Amino acid sequence: MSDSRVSSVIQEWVSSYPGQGHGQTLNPVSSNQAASTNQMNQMDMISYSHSQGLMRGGDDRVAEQMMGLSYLPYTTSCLTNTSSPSSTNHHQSSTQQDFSPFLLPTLRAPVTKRSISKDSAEYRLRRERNNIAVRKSRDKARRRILLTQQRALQLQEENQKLQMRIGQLTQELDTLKHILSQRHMQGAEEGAAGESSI
Amino acid sequence: MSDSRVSSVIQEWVSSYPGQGHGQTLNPVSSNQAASTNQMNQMDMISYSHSQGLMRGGDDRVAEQMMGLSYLPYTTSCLTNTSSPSSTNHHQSSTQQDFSPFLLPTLRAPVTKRSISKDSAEYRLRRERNNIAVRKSRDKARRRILLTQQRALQLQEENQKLQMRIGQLTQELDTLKHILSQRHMQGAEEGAAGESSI
DNA sequence: CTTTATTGCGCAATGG
DNA sequence: ACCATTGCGCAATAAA
Repeated sequence: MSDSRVSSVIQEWVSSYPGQGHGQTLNPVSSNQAASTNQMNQMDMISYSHSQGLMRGGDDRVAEQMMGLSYLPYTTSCLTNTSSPSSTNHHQSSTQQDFSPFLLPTLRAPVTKRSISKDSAEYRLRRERNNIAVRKSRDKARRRILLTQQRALQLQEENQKLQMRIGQLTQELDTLKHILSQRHMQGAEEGAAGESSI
Repeated sequence: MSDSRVSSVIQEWVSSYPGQGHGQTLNPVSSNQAASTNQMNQMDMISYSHSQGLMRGGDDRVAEQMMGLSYLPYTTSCLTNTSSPSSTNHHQSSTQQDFSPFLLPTLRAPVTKRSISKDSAEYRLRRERNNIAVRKSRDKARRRILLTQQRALQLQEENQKLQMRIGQLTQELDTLKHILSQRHMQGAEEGAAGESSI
């Protein structure tokens, strides 16, 4: 019973890793932007020192993103927050410069990417779809992780069984070898005896 | 080389699961909370059906960061958004009565949990600390997942090797058994011959 | 009680 | 255009 289940689990596990998927992209370097919709107006903008030595972007508040590298400008987002006045543009401090004019068009920042109001039905529709996709993706990830753990445990058990089997076989082999050596010596003695007696 | 690495990896992997930590809590069933309160008026409240057939908890729960989702009730915790008109004091609505005098201190409900303004330095401090904790926790989770995957792969390899070893031992055993049976028959013949010749 | 650790969620950027 | 992934911050809650 356990064997059959093991197989199925491994089966699932294997299917969970089609092509290893992505490359993880350690540093997306996204932009950020003031997400502030509706209310939520002003707010802090507090310094956010990021206590630890982590020099993360830590822009707190809404926009987040920017992943580990907050120091990247970009200011993407072309969302026109019709109602929200508090569009705080996170840090973007003095060190920030506008290199867009020096970048090739293909590398240029979003520029006029077509503003989308957060109030628009389209925006909400997109957001909702993405939220659904996110839930789906995370469920998938959770299942995959679970399968991997189960797989590891099952492989561990299987390993123990195999080790035991190897132990048995080795012992049996030693026994037979011993017997054979005995027979060999015995046969030699008998052979010698036989020859001498002839 | 691989063996030593396997050991170390498994070592790490094991340490990644101290006490299994949490219980995973598949269905937190958070306070969901009274959708009844507050406005929550118009707006979508889109089905969220979770297209897939996944009957997730879908608590939608807390109004997210109030962000663009105003359609969510709850209106977050008891944070006093000084300027934000939507600072609805989540549950604790009219039906709320003060049972505190009747409850044991240890069992008391949230009650006046002490309002904290989002503008307050304390709020930002707490948020920042939590954000750091979250990053830390997620890094940890990522590492654990990675270790589990590596462990699974290594166990798989080890399994193959063990299977091969078993195959070798089995074959060797068969060979010896065969030889022994030959010797046995030979010995029987010799024995019979010897006895008859005496 | 406070503080940290986990977890689910939505957002936004990005990969495919 | 679409969905899939992923890092992030928020808030609730579990665990110290």
